Amino acid sequence: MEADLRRILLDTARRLLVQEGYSRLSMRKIASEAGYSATSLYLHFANKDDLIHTLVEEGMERLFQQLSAAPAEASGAPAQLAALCRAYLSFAVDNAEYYEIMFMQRSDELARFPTEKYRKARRNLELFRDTIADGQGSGAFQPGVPFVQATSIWSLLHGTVALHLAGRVDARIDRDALFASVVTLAVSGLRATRQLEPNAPLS
Amino acid sequence: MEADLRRILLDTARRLLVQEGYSRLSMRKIASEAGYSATSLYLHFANKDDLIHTLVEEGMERLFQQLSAAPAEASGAPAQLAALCRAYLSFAVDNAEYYEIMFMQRSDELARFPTEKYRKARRNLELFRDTIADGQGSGAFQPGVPFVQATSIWSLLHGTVALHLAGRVDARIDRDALFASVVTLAVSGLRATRQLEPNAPLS
Amino acid sequence: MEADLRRILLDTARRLLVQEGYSRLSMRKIASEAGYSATSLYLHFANKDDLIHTLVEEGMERLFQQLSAAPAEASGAPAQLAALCRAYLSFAVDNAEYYEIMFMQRSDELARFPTEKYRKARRNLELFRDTIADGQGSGAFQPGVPFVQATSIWSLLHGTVALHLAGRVDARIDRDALFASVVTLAVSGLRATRQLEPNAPLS
Amino acid sequence: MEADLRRILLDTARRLLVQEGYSRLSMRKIASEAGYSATSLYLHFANKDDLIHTLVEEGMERLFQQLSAAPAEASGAPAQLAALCRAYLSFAVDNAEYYEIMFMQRSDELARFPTEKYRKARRNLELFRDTIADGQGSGAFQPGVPFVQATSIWSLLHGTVALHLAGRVDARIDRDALFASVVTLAVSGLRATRQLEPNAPLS
DNA sequence: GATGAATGAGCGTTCATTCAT
DNA sequence: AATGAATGAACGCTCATTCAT
Repeated sequence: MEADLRRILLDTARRLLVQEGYSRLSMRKIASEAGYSATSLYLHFANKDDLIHTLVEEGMERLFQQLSAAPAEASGAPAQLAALCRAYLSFAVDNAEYYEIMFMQRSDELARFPTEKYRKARRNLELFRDTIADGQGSGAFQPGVPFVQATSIWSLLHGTVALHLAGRVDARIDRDALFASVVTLAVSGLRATRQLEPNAPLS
Repeated sequence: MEADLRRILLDTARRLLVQEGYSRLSMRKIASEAGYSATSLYLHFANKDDLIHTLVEEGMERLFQQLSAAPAEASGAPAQLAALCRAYLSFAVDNAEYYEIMFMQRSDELARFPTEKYRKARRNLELFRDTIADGQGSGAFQPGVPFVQATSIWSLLHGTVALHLAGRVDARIDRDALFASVVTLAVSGLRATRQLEPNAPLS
Repeated sequence: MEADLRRILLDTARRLLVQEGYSRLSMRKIASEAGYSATSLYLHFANKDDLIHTLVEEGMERLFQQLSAAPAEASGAPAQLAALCRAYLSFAVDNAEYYEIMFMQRSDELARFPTEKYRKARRNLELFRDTIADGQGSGAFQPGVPFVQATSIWSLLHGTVALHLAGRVDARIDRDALFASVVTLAVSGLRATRQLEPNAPLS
Repeated sequence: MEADLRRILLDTARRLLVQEGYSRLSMRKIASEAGYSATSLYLHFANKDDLIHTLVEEGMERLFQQLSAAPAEASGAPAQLAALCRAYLSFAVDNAEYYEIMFMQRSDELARFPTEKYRKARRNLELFRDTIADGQGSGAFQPGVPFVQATSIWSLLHGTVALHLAGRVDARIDRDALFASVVTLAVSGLRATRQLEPNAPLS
């Protein structure tokens, strides 16, 4: 039980995050849910922030793993971008609890995240940025500022996840259909295109 | 006087929402900030959820006003869609307090939102859907299921706003530049296109 | 019961201060001892510091009343100083609970006392200073810096009280005998004197 | 090693006492500051009171050393009394941490101090008493009950130290000037004197 | 219509101490 | 000799809400 309690507490916290949301997550609940006294938490975490930061860090690491692995299967920037998007959405759905504390809290609600850990968080966005820059280099994507475009894509993905996790998407919409539509939107939105003017000749 | 206090309390709540965020909004703070006793709140609202719901409803109404007015100035579905997107982003920035409670809380944090109010919320999404359907009819937009695509666009807009309001967008990115990029992404993502094969002649 | 609860709570706090000492004084204890919930305290005091400060201020005021009244009965600086000393000791014995929080806590344990209230605290020391200055003017007291000498006298009185309240004075010593000895020490210590050299002629 | 840890813990406790004050001294802090587990403390001390008592005893011993050495340098009871007073004040300033627990806690905060240790504490007061008795024998001091007078002097010294350590002496007063004034007060307060009637000739 | 009085539940956190190893 | 694991009790404080007036 000993050293594993740290792990148990983190997992309990994750479960509670999914079940009740961040705002109802309390140290006491984590402890009692895990079958321990509230005091025991403080043997493994300096305070609530410490526990939360640990979860955030773990989540960032996992997300990075999933995102890093994604583009390998695809060739060409558009396909790689699509793979990245799908990986992001999958991660969020499979790790809703991590996602909730990683991205769904106001930055001023959480205690300042230590700078070195913050760098890990940024790496994820950089994967998108680099893929977009690649695509621009090869002419597959429209010109633009890759970092800004990456942030736009992130916004799209985050919005999709956020509405989904908050239970705000119309029940008649199939989740996977929405996700597919979103990925398409992302890729076509960036693609180098030639507009089809309905009444104009093509060339 | 009665109706006035109700109004005062709602406005005070909005102000506090902007200043302190939802998690720090409390009934007693609203009351004391408004210069009334905590008890007085309960003369005008059954409970906290009731007050919040009222604000949500107001917000939905306002958003609907802004969105409805937007496409009028533009002609053609793509321009109208762009106008809708800009209106949505403007609303969110100008009414951060409404936005926060309208869309940024887990649906299970608040008591069930009354069904008839919920319908109002849906109208907003329908404005997007109808514009997209229009564009598909005129051939300006790719084929697809308009309601799903509208939800994708909403996700994009919501994600943009959510990351912005949560203070998670990289400080080096200018807000308006990001918003412009996002609107572009939305419109180009839906446009009927012909791909530019890098190595193929254009015509 | 209503408005008086504030008074009740202050009195309960004073009783607990005498019984258990400052270090064991808690908001919860005060409340439950008074027969109220802990929450009720906060209807009357912003926080613990506020309650403590209120007691300190009351004590300073009372002490000032007693000290101000004292010299009236006596004529001549030495007799007036003696009267001041006796009044100080009486106050401390009769108001041990006030004394404990007024003077027996490290200044950094208590929250910073508001400046305007602090002035009240200083007035008490000034009564001693002025009497000493008087005595020097009339030649009854040795020359010296009155404010420093007043602080010395205060030290003497405070030390007497502190050892007494802490229960550290030898049980065989009668309290009033000690007090008398202390007052004598204070007055003779300041008196303009001529030393009696045992083996030397007087003039 | 064993005896060493005991020593280390005592010294760590003293350091923390100086840094943070008695009320913030905790067993776990002592242990972790010393680099040991909290449990280890209980191998060397039965409980917190035991540790504190040990420090008190050490302090009493040290004070006795300093006081015993003091009068040797001086001749005549008044000079010896002055030397004792100066030694007391020096000890308190140089060993604030000892002083705080030796004399500045309510006797009922700590568990009953073992009787045999208590005797040591009394020896210190007896040094004052004996010097005063000497002075009375030689005619240098006023008649009086030496033990009571010694307690008065102790009160004066303790009060001076207590106000100083608690940070309650006016910042404009120089510490050494106050100490000098206090020593003067002690000695002149006991000296056999002849009053100087303001309007009477000196001889 | 408005209030003062009051509360139970809960929060994050610290404490001295015990027990098995 | 030393430790890691664990805890019950307590702390100051905030919250939404109720009730009698």
